[in-house]
Amino acid sequence: MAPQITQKSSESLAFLKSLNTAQLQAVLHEPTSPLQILAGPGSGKTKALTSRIAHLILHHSLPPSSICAVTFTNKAASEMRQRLGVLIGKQRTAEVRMGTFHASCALFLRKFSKVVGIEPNFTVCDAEESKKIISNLLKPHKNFLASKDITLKDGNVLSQISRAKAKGLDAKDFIAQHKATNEFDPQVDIQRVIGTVYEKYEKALRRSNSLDFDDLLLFGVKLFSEHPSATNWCRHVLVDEFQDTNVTQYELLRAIARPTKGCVTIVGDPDQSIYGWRSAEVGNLAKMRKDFPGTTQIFLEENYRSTGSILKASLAIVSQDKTRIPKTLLTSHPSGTVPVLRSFPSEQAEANFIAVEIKRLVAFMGGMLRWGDFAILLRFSALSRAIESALQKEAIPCAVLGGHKFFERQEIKDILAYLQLVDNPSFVPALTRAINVPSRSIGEKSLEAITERALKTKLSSLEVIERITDAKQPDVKPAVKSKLASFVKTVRALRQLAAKGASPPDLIQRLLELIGYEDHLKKTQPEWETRWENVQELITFASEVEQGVNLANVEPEDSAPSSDTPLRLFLQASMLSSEGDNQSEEDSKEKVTITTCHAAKGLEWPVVLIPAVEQGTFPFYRTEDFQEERRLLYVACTRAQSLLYLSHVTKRKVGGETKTRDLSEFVSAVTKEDSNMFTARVSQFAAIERAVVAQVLGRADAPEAEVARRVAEFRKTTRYLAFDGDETSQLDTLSFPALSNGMAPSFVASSKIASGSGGAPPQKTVSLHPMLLAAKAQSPQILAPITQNVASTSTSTVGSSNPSLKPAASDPSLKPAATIPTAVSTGGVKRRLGMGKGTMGFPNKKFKPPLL
DNA sequence: CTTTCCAAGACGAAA
DNA sequence: TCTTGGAAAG
Repeated sequence: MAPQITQKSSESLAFLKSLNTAQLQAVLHEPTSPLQILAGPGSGKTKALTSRIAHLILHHSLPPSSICAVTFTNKAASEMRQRLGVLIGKQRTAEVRMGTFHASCALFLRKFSKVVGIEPNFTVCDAEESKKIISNLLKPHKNFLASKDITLKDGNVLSQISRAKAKGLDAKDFIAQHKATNEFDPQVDIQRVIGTVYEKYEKALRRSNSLDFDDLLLFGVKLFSEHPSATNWCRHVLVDEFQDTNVTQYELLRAIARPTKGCVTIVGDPDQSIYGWRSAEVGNLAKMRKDFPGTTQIFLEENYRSTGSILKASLAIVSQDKTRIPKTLLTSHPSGTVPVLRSFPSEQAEANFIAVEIKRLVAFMGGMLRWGDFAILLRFSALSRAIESALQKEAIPCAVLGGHKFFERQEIKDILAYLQLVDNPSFVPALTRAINVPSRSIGEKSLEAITERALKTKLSSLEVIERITDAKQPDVKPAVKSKLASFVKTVRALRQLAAKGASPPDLIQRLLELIGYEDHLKKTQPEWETRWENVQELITFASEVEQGVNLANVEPEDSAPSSDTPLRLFLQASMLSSEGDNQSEEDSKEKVTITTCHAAKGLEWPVVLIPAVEQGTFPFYRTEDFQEERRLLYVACTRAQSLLYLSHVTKRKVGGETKTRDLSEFVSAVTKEDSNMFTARVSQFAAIERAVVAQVLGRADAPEAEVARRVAEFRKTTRYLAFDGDETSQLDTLSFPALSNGMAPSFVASSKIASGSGGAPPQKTVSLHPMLLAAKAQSPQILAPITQNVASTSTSTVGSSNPSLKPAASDPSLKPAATIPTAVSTGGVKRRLGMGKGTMGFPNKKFKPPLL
């Protein structure tokens, strides 16, 4: 493969010009010396990574196929692929070995399966199937555990086994590690049971010719370390989100990187490590520096994503962690609108606020923002209920990511089970599922009898079934032969088709006919229409995989013939992809995103709203790592580009009973120190503020007339009091036309204001002219830093060490409205900008903010 | 032996 | 809201 790389490098390296100093340094860093890029949120790490790859190829003449880039999600991989394509072209990009840890391992394991003692047609066993296996293995221990008064859930056992695997401990290691020290400790019994189950679980997987997610990595390590020639192609390894790697993944990196002799580049940010619960080891950063002598660290500290005030608040949250290594982030943007923090009496009130506020923002931004610009980030998906219905009530389209994932839906798994069985007859979980779809009246007992026979005859369960229906073997106790005729017929028909090379979409179509799946859904599922649509969606997915540039490119040196059939590729893609990966782009632009904070990592939105920022939820009450919860909130906050909203409720229904809730200590600790970090007051978005939003997003500001039109429309159509009876919400106050008409001060009657700490006195009466309120609560923080930026450098520091923002913050006249006595001087505001008259206390329209 | 139906209980984050 | 488990019906 002669790389035709020697071209006008001056032209192809033009992309270097768009990098900042630190990024450039990272890109140009000597390829042979190990590199850690420590990149804060929004600091252009993907840009640095892709540029480095491009530079390795264009300048250092590395063949694209000698570069291995690993990410955690398919989404991250495809984004990287897309951006690299811009730099070096689609052709060469396709040759770069890019993918998730799991997919990359699977790729090689298919080729070298025999080396590690598995068959090339192994099936990836997902968590749900693993859980079922474990649940079965746990049954014999039920009585014993019950006698000791211990309840052991299958999920718990699975996660403990998974943790062991993530650390590279096999069943023997696990048992040895939990050798009894105290015979009377119930923990000993538990660990002993888990140890046995672990052993049996492994055996079950091997018998099923199957690897679970952890196995993909473990067998990958095994392959690469025992068969180093499998990595001969490798000249450089790059790892994204390194702070979330576990021990096994780190070993994998080391194994793959062996032939490169230290040509390793990783990108990470300890502040964004949020996967400790699935065994991520931040310590891998230090470990790498030890294992790869001479590792250089480069820090990307300039944030291009968020406004100054969002960054400032986010940093204030994360830096409460005293064990954290202090770091700063610089913003290239103006301070912008102060993040909003609000309190509500109920989930419904909170959800309503979010819905109406989204509508209001769309109106006040004159159409500059669309539904797709909003994200609601949740601590866990169950919180979406109230929010979804509130959005629905306001006719706001939304897409809930996470929650029940596409490939975990039963209708999808039904179909996949048949296909898995066709590809891998030994895969028991698929058999168990498919055998009763549609119902063939095969129960637990019958299956048990079949399994028993299979074990005795050393055949797979499926073979036993086939032999019974062929009358080559006697029937089992609960007669099964007649019941399974149609099942065997179906599997055989598909097997034949697949052998002839039928495409996955065709196979699915045929399967649906053979088992009459549509009718089956109609009969058994109340929501059969949606489910049937999902099946169609699966066919679409299958055809996409089929055409999809087969990224699994040829293996030039290692002549192992690829055993990948189209069916196998499709099945693997199904098991290793997640929901977000295949949802269409246009679709998501028109919908508000609702997702978990975890799933939001690596993404950004113009407006981010985070509800339920409460004790018990955030930090989650059962968390094992308190600081990780804090970092999670930091990650969530730093997804926001222009506007950030945090909210919490004082009462939440948990399992039937209503419990009182306090504001999250992560936030109350911040507001206690600096009450201006957040405001309870939603912004009116005068021209200058809108301009900042436009600037940060790199969009054209909306025409004033359009804004006016939409705002008027919004006021006409939205009933503010949908909120909450007595609480004349501040939103109402600010949005009412009365405000701009200069209504009497008494208009602002009483408002509950969620500033300060969570347990603050809930109500204060404010009697202040709304105009002053609006101006005071907003402009200083918005405007002061802008003038500051102009005066000083083009970049303002937002770290806690930064004194430049302090004066504004400590200005007594700038305290939140609720705590201010009646008489207030507006001098501070006027001095800075000169207020236009009659424009709500904001500068007149002609004023152009000094943008950077 | 299997299926169906109904009440009670739960509810963390993911490849 | 969805899952789970037990009891009765098929």
